[in-house]
Amino acid sequence: MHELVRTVIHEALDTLGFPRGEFTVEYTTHESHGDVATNIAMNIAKGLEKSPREVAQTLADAVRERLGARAKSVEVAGPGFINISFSASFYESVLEEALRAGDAWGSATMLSGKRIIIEYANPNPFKEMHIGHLMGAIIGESLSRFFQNAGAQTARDTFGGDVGPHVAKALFGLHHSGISTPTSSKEIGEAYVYGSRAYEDSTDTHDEIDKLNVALYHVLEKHFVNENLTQDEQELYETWQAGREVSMKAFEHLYEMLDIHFDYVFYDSDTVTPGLEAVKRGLSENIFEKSDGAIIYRGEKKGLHTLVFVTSHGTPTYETKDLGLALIKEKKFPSDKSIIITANEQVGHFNVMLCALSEIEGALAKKTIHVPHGFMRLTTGKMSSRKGTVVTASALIENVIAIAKEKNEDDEVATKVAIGAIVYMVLRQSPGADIIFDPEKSLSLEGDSGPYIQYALVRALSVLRSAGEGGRDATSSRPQHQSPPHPYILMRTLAQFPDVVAYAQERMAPNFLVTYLTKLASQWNTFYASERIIGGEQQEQMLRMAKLFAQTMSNGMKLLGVPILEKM
RNA sequence: GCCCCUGUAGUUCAAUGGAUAGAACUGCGGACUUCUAAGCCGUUAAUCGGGGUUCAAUUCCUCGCAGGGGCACCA
Repeated sequence: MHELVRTVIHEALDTLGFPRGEFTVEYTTHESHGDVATNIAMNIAKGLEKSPREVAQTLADAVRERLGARAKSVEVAGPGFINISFSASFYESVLEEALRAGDAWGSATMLSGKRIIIEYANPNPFKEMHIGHLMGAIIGESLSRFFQNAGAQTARDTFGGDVGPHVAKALFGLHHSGISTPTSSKEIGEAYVYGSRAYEDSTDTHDEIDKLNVALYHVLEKHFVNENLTQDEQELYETWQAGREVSMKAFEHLYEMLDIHFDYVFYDSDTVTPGLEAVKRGLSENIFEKSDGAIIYRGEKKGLHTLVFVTSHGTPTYETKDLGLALIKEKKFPSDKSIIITANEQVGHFNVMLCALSEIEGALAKKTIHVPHGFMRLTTGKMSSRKGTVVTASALIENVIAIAKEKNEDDEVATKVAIGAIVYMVLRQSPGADIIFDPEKSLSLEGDSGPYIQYALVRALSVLRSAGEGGRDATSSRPQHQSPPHPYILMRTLAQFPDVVAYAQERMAPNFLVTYLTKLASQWNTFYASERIIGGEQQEQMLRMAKLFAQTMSNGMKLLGVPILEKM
């Protein structure tokens, strides 16, 4: 519809000899302002040396003529808005198309032919996945779905730090507890906490962990080139491998619950070699320089931070690994766009990394975008793995499942409700903003929430089910509204769906779809409460609305990753 | 100290430079007892402060104030 209005306005401007200025077409918030409104007249009036209302009037006439029967009214209002209302027959035709499209209703082609690789979640093996990763996972998955829906060929990848100080700490802890083959993420988590404390408590253990860190890099490098390992090295390697496996298994379980399926899983250990090579090359080209035995990138010359890429121990830092990762990803999945989603605390690092990359591989840096999201902040203070105040992803999910069970004992229902509630909580606000999360109050399962939209859909599906079962029972004596306004309001909102999806995708902001679906659900609930569907006077039309609503809602929920339920 | 982000009802969040700033929670009041009450209807309540740009600013610029994050060998 959006596109239709734009086209018609452009045509009208051309025939009237008006310039094609910038303008918006927006869905109105007040019914008195029509269905859509545009500000074109106000934008071009100055250049034409006419009053905005005068321009609007001329334009409105031309637009009305072009829209013909599709328009109910085209009016000039306020300072010079042109308000357009569509006719019921036009909505009918849009919705006819929607029903025909089915699951494809809302899909688009604006990204067809494009290849997009998108990195998200990024929990680190040897640590637990916490609610911050969960937030990234949810946002990343939804954005991937939006890109796919717009026709792009997408690849999902996640990147985990399986080497580095945090791993050394965990390995140190495991060694201390005499565990050579860890079997649960709990064991590893405890080992990590132990190692972290040891790292800070004494210089001896500090040095020992540092040595372990270097040793692990060394072992992995040897393994990478198929060199024989010593007995000790072999043991270290095996413990490391078992630990990584256990962590990844736990992550996969969570991804499964969220219906996330990665095409690629990259590890730090994969990126070390290509990363170090790139930095070495860059060093000879004076992109990097040596300082205090470390290799650094002088970000300050570009107004950024100066950061270490290779430590004086010769081990690569996160920056180098990310550099290597960028090169690997491009090799595995040559793309038109590479998107990396992380929490916003990493903005500084990515600015530096991308700046360095632009000097090494300009084209690659240009198409790489870092999309930061906000923090999951606790009302009880900052999460700290040392203090044991980290809220893990699985703990959160279990918690919400328990609350959902108070209403419905069924495991599957409770799980889907919980996932829906969490996904909704994350996606309902603009992606850059922090989420203030109160672990005590947990999160809402009513009102503006995941279950609210799930429930609305459940009711619609239930109605459709009963209707399908030949449920044309007794005709109701219930009085009908004289001219029911609800179907029309619902119809109007339903027709906006593709535009909302496109808008959210362009801005990489699923919250626009969340807001829309919530409004849609609310209108459906109002409709449901006030209209008799089965057995009503206009059963056919009402059932059609139910079907359309169900189709639109489920298409939308799929884009967000909110699970669809048949019953609840 | 330097850099980045954020300040909207009591609370948690929306809003494409546009018209009357939109929800939810909480509070209070209500309806139906018929397709699922995790629902429906009603009601009170907000743009941090000062300047500026604009026909029009919650939105852009600037100066404050407040909060969060980042600033060399962590990821």
